[in-house]
Amino acid sequence: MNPKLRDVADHAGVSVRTVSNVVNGFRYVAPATRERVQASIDALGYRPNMAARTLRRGRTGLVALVVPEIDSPYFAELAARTVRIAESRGLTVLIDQTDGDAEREKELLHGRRSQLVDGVLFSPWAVAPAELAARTDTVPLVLLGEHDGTAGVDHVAIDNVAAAREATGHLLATGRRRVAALGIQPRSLNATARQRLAGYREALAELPRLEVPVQRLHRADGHRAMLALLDRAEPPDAVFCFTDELALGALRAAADRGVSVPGDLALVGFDDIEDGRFSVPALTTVSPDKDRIAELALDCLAAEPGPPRSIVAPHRLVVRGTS
Amino acid sequence: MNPKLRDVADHAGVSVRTVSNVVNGFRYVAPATRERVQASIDALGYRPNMAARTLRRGRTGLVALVVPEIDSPYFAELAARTVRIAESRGLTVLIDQTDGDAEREKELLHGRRSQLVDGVLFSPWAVAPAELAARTDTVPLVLLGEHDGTAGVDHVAIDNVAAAREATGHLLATGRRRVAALGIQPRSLNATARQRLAGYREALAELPRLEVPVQRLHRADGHRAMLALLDRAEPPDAVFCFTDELALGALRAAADRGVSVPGDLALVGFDDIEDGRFSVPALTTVSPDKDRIAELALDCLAAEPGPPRSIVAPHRLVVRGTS
DNA sequence: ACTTAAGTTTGCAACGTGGCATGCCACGTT
DNA sequence: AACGTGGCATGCCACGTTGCAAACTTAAGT
Repeated sequence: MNPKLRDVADHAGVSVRTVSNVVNGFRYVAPATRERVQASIDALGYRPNMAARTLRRGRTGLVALVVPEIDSPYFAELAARTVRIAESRGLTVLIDQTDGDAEREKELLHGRRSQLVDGVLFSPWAVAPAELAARTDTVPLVLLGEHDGTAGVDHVAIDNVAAAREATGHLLATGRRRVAALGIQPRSLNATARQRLAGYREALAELPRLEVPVQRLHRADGHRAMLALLDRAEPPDAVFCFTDELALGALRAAADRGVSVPGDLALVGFDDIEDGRFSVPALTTVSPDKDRIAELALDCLAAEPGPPRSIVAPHRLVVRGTS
Repeated sequence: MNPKLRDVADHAGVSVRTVSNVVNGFRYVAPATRERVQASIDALGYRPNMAARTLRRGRTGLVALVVPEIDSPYFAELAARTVRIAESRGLTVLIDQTDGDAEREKELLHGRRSQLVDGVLFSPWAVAPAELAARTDTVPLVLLGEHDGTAGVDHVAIDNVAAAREATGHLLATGRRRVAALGIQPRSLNATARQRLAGYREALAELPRLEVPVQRLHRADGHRAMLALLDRAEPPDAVFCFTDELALGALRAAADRGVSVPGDLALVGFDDIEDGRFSVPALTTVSPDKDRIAELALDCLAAEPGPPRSIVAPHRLVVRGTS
């Protein structure tokens, strides 16, 4: 059995309460006492029991990060940053994967983790706004990424409409005229995809649109969709992809068909994942400030409850070799 | 305040103990009582308090996954699988990042999480074998990846020597003769890198070796090292990279220098990460069975304590476009 | 010398749950 | 009628910690 406060107290010849005071850095402990107690702690290898501490304090020090897939590079990079920043604030991150499944998202929204974590960072995919609004669980929640704004919930996101407009505008500025948008989510309530589509449309103005749906946002989807696009009678001369993964799949499709990038086809991605910096050619992309997103989201969790906040994180367009 | 057993008990007109029996599916509860209690649970939205339950039961249902970097694709993919499998077993995964820092690894080995988790899945990077052996913490530990075997600890890994031998052998079988190994860790105690080097040497037998050290195993390191290799008077005609990330960086370097892959240069990676399937050309690689690794590791945690187990997970060589 | 304040240590109680032992009841068996 | 059995419900207690308030000690101010 692990040593407990009682054991340390006996060993040091003080009360349990005093040991607790030492452990918690309470101000009024005589230096000599503190030293003696600390020696006993070290000697016995005492470690506070988290369960008892949590039960008593009412806080766990845990934060749940809910994402569709932790192995999707964007989420992996976001998770890495979240874990680091959380640690610097004394928090520990626990990962939940939804696989984009609405049921699972619902479960997590409605308190699957409620007694286990102090807060939830939620990256929604398929969940309906009504579910968000109907939430009864009281654990602080911050949405990552865009949502439709109808549910009164804190959220942190970049300006997806502006970013998509810039990305598309950049393609137009390089002289492209048949610019496709790749990444539409046909049956999904996914708000992020809708916002990026809106930005694309704004930038195109009167130019003809070409909006390509995909099932998911992986490389394989981008690959498949791009092959189909290149097989058309009049293929696009540029594609704005809603994620870097789609863009990398598309890039691969161009190579398969012998289409030169950026000569015959320009590509812009979204997310600025590490792979895009080393693809051939390197991927032009919208880079969301992931560190800032993680920071702002954790700030938001820590903040006093109040009216729902809507926080905009910075982003920038990074022009590389595919455009 | 969240409702507790007491509140449900009052609402249903039974004792606290009976509610507890219902929650835990105890056998001897009259169907009518069970139904009534369940109704109260639903009505009040009762959720068991994890802290209290943990304190009483002595188990948390949490498992720590300790990796150098969660945003390194191999670890992200491993984490995704671990989280899924853990969930199917009623466990929740909590992520710790060490950034390959020996101090941090040491901390985690010596009980930083001891009172918080039921077990630790540890992917060591820089920690000394002596630290493993000197561990006093009693939380079950399973090492992921190779170690030197001197510390009596459970571990799950593929046969890195054999895998490296196969990879190098494959390059030789395609007629390459100047085969470099990329990924040596100069000052590190990293056992995995040493095993892969051993396999490389075995395969080469009497052929001349070319062993290239790198600081870390990222794309940028592979890129830099490959550029240097290509600048040599007599560059290699094949490179066995210790990770796919290194290989992808090398691939990019080849493109930068106008070297044809696989014509002038063959590449083999290690890990079978998603990006490698969509690079141009697609990456030949050693594919460890990540699902199996995660399963075996969790099995190992759940198993009765006993003599240290050394479990070998399957792998296979996947030949694609770079060789 | 007397009061006040600041520093230091302590005991008690409670956080919400589940293990244990026990009690109660109805029913069937000896 | 006494007994045993199995189904069901309950009260008490402990898990290890910290908040609270009180007690005691020493130093400083009047």
